[in-house]
Amino acid sequence: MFLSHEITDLTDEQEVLAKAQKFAGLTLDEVAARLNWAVPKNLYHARGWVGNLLETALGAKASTRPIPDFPQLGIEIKTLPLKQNSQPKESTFVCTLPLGDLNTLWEQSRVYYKLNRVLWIPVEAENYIPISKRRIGMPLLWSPTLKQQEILKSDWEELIEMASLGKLSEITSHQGVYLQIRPTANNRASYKKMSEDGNYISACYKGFYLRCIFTRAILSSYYMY
DNA sequence: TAGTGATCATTT
DNA sequence: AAATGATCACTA
Repeated sequence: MFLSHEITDLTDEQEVLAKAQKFAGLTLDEVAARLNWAVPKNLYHARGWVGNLLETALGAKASTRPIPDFPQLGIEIKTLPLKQNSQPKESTFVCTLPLGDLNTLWEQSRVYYKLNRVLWIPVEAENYIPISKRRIGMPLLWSPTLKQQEILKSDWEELIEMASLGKLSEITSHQGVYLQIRPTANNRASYKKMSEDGNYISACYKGFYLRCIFTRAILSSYYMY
């Protein structure tokens, strides 16, 4: 398969992948034990716990900055919750919609930057499986194919155009083939935003998400090999 | 039951 | 306040 990214630091990248591969087959409590982490009974008050656990276990720096988990390598780590049939259970959060200037090129966008290189780590996520006993799957180091990039780009351009025209409130999650814009955390808070007519309007925080059909395709394309 | 809209915790 | 890590829960 042709990957559109440039290979710059394959050695270190392969080291991260190799490290992640060693977690495949382990349960979450086995990884948590190595870090001396307690396993929560449920994820209601611990959303993001699985992602933080695996990032930490892989040696990524915990950060809330809008940059990849491994800044030097440009690798983003994403856990992928799986249903019993091994298909993605949830859409995947990518990044927030910038609050300021939206007049950027696709190649300069947060979405492009985030998805350029992703280490996907599938994890069992059916509710009947206790958190501690959920198993980690084989990781996949991925970059979008040219075809995938084309669709992501057109989704992004359509959504960004609406947002930049002051039509943020008209954007719905139904738009976008692979990429959608949805409300995100901090939704009780609002901020002031300049609308098309030059007046300030109140708006809620939004974020870009990848639809399950897309992450499902990523998984299946790798299982072919 | 898939998908949308709502929500939780933490860090800087 | 706004970014990270996402999952919850209702409804069509």
